[in-house]
Formats: sequence, C-alpha cells, structure tokens
Amino acid sequence: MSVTIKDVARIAGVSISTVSRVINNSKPVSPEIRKKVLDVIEEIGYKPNEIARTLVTKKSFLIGVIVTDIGNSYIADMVRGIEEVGKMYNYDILLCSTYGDKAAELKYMQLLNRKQVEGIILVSDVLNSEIREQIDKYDIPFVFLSRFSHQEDYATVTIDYIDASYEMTKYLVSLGHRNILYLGVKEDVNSLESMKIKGFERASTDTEGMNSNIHFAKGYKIEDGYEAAKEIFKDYNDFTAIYCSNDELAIGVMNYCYDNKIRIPDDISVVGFGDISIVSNLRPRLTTIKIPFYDIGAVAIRRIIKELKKEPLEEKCTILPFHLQKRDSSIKIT
Amino acid sequence: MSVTIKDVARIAGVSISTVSRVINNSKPVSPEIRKKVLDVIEEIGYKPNEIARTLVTKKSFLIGVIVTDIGNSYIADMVRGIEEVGKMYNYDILLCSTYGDKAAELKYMQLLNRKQVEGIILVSDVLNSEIREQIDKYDIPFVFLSRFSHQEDYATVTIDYIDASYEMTKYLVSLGHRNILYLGVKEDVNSLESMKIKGFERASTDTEGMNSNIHFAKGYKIEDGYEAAKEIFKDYNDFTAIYCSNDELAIGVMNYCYDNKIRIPDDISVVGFGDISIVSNLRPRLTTIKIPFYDIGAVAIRRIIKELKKEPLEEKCTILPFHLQKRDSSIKIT
DNA sequence: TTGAAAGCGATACCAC
DNA sequence: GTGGTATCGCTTTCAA
Repeated sequence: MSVTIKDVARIAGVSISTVSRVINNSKPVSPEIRKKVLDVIEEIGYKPNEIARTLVTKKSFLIGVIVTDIGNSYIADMVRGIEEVGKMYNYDILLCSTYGDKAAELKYMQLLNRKQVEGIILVSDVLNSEIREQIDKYDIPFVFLSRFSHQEDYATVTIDYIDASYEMTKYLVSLGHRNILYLGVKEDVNSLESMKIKGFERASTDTEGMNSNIHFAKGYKIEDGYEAAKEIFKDYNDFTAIYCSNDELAIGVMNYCYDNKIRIPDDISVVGFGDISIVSNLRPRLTTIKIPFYDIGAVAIRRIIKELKKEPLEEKCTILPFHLQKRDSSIKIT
Repeated sequence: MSVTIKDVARIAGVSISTVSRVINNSKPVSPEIRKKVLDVIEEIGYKPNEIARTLVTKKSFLIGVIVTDIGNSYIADMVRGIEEVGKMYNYDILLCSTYGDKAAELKYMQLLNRKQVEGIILVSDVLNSEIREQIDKYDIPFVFLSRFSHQEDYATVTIDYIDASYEMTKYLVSLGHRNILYLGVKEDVNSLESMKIKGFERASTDTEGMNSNIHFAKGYKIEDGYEAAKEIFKDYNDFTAIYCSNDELAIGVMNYCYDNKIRIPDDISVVGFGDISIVSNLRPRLTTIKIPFYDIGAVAIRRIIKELKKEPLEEKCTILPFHLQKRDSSIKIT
C-alpha cells in the first residue's frame, strides 16, 4: 500500500515520534537525524495522510460551502473569494450545490458536519428555521450569504441595499429622469428586495415632480425580465427609465427592447443592480450597482478563519461598500 | 466534546461493535438491540465521524476537482455535472482553482492526494509533463478535461472537434456563404484549435468557389475578439461571415459590430463555438456549436466512480455528441 | 448474535 | 533530543 510514517521511521532507523517532529517542526531534532529523515521521505516519496492527522488534531482544514448553484456567475464570484482567501490559510473548499432544494440544504449541512469541516458558508436565498436549528447544534463558525434576504441572527456580509438603491435612483434623477419605472420582485418586508424598494421610494419622495411606478416580475431570471417588459410596455406610458432590481431582469428587458426595436439608451434608459460579470460585456453596457461578490466571499471566510483562530471578531453583520457603475445603458434626457 | 460511538455504546449498554453494526447494517443485530441503539443515537444526536471512518475503510468519498477558474461559465457547467453525478453515488467535491498557475496545479494535486481523495478530475488547458509524472505516481482514477488541448494517454471526455467544425462551416456554406473568415487562436498541431481549423479547411476544400481566410486573435477572451475584429474589418474585404473558434471571441466581435453600427446578421453573419451559457441570452442570439459541458463533467466522474467500483471501463477517450445550435446571428445571403 | 481487541496513520505526552 | 505509548473514532477480524 502507500508509505506511512512507520516506513519512514523504520528505513531512517528512528522512531515515528522523531519523524513526526521533523514533518511538523514541532520540536527540536538534531541536524543529522533531521537530514536523514528528510532524505528518506524524499526517497520513498512519503506524504502524510491528512485524514489520520485530522483525526487526532481535529483540524480538517476544510470549509464547507453550500450554494444554490455554482453556475450563477455571482455565486461563482463569491466562491472565488472564499477559495482564494481560504487557500491563503491552507483551507480547502468542500462544495455542495442544492439547486434550490431546501431539503438538500439540510442534508448537506449534516454531511459537512460529519465530514468534520471546520466552518460552513451557506449561500442561499433564505435561512429557514430548520437550518437555524441545525447550525445552532453544531458548534462551528457559520456565515450566511444571500442576495435576497436579510437576517440579523447569524454572521453575514452584505452591502447597504437601501443606500445603494437610493443612490441609483438619485443618479437617474440627476440625469433628468422623473418618470421612472421600478421593476422588482415581490418579497416580504425583511427581504433585500424590500430594501431596494425602500431606497427607491425614499429617493422618489425626496424628489420634486417625481412620478414613479413599481412593477413586479414573476422571478429573478432573464426570462422573467423579458416577460415583465412585455407587460410594462403595454401597461405604462411616459416612463423614461426602467430601474431593474437585479441585472438578470435588466438583461431580459434589454432583450425585449432589442427584439422590439426599442433603443437603449436613446428611447429609454435601463439600469440594473448587481453587476454580475457578464453585464460589463453586453451591449449596451449596463449601468448598475456593483455588489462586491468576490469581496463578500473573501470577508466571509476571513471571518470564519478568525473565529477558528479565536481572534477578536467584529459585529455579526459586515457591510461592504458598493459602487455605482455608470455605463452606456442610461443617458441624460433632454 | 461531540458524541462518539462510545457514548452510544455506553448509554445503550452494548459494545461499540454492535453500534457499528447497526449503523452500517453490516451484520445481523437482534431487533430489540437494534431499536435500543437507534433510539439512543436519535436521542443524543450521534453522527458518525467520517474522518475516523475513512481512516479505516480508506474510502473518503471525496473527488478532487482542479479547475483553472470556476468563474468561467463552461467550467461551472462541467463542475455541475461532476457534482450532481457525484452526489448520486455519495461522492463530494473538493474544489481547487488555479487561475492558470501551473505550479498551483501541481501543488493541488499533491494536496488532494494527501487529503485522500479517491479520484481527481483536472480541468485545464494543457496536461504538462510534471502533472503526468505526478498522477502516474498516485494510484487513483484520473480524468483530464480540456477545452483546448487533446491527449491520448489519460482518460478524457470530449467531442469530435474536426467534425463539429466541418459541420459548422458546411452550415455557413449552406446559407450561401463563400467568403468566410475564420477567427481562431494559434496553437500547436495537437490542440483542439488546430482540429477546428482542420475541419474548417476540410469543408473549404470540399466547397466550390470557397474563399476562406484565417485570422488569429491574441487569446481566448472577449477583449481579444474585440481587438481582432478591429483588425479584421481593416484588413479583409468581402467576407460575409465570421466563424469564431469560441463564443468569447464571437461576443467580442459582436460587441465591435455593435459599437461600429455593423448589423448582425444583416451586414454580416457571426457564429461561435461552445455555447457557453450566456450566449443564448445575448442579442442577437448566437449560432454556435453546443459542447455538452455538463455531460462532459457527468461522464468524467461517472468513469471515475466506475473505476473505483472496478466496473469495466470503455476506452480512455469518450467522444460525446455535439449539436449545431442555429440561432439568429447567422443568415442566408441573397 | 455479541463483545474484545487489533488496527488505520498520525500526534502528543511522558519518560529517559 | 529521542523513543515508547496512549489516543483520536471508527471498522473488522476472531472468539465466545
């Protein structure tokens, strides 16, 4: 079978304790013996078995990451952040995708726990009570990341959605828009969707002569945006800008406009929210709020590692700065 | 600390062997005792430690996946295939991204080996000799997946690039195009890029009155396509279609056309290769060759699991069918 | 059908 | 400095 610490010890003519010491640099070993051991290790190609090591040290150097779908570019960005920072501290990622199946989410929580991960990051739409119960039982660091819902009880990393939405609306206002149609998704009061609406409404109230409408799409997908656009152009008149609560909806709207020869931004301005990776490469380039997904992932795992190292932690909820990406899909009206 | 099999045994008043037996259903246990044990497990919330289990059984139920960048949508698609099929057989994914760093690739190979993964899937551009050496040492199933290079020595899953490229070219020909510009990337003879060119040339030779040109972009990115488009429209005349060797280049070309008021497909047809997830949502919708990335991942891990189960294996190289996706970016010329 | 005991491959404590 | 050994939590003979 594969070579073990015993083989190294036997061939080098020392005890396994000594071998362990040179591998881990845990205690002084005489130079000659150290060299001898190192030579043998090199020679027979010994590689320590991390499983055995984990069993005694209780350190698996594994962080479990549960996501809805790694195919979503914003989630992929978060996972990149998680992975890159994790690697800096020798942590690896055990990845599980649920594809929206809440039961799977719970199952994977248990699975990861049994696999002895040292921390769990859950990227999901909502944090339901079963998951809460579960995580409360486990005594490991946990961070919840979501593009949709807000919660105060567990560690999370996010941006100020109200602020961001306010700023986006005011930006449109600054371009001269007063008839703005907000395209969002109906969610409950604690959702991030509601916060975006709050920001939008606050900015609307702030503004003289503002005439704003809110329309809800059936979901968050590109097709939902497309379908919504059909209704919008049928039901409303006079609006000069559509503010979509996320980029996917905006892409749907843009596609609808393309198919119906409505020019963006000449005929109408369209803005989004999120800055998922593709939109900077679309034409016209979409004006949107850049949510720092990579950083969100990075900060999330950094927090877990801090907790693991028992370093002092900031408050549960980390608010990261956002950025208003002004691009070509929005224009001053004359 | 956490509850172990010992606790269960003690509380249930049986030996740990018995507990192990009911957990694994490995040997008959009397109904009363089984119930008793199950009750205790439920009551104290015992969850077997997979690490300890792995140490003795040698089965980690972990597959290592090394990718260049999970942010690439085609890689994300492959990983989805890998993960979903893996889960069907209780396998989990240990994910590592190299971001093109070859040294990291090697490092992660070793890391995964030490973590006792049962198989490795490498998604990368090329399979260099260091990696080959490394994998030859490890005695675990290995599959190499690439969108760029071809190799015969290790298991892989792919499509017939020559065929696909031939078919695409012939499709353009069938639309009446005779002046076709192929936009590719210069690579060595064994690359998949060369195969696409081979297919293109074969179809060109096949066709009466064909006037084809080949132009090379600097790389595979959207920006490379954009830059290449600048040169193309300066250097060549008369072409009616641009056949891009991958979708990213095609998007770059489309963006250039948008910025320069060149209409697709009215002024020119543009086709791609790959069918990465975003292109079906772009406008105009891109005609392209659909490479079944999800299936490639799925077949790859299926092969590894078969090997692990010592089931009979097909040949090393699995060729999957491709599909010519006819969409709006290509049009019959009149 | 059940229990005792020997490992799996490492770490870590305790002597020397 | 170095070696012996208990231990981590579990599976798996081997006897009973």
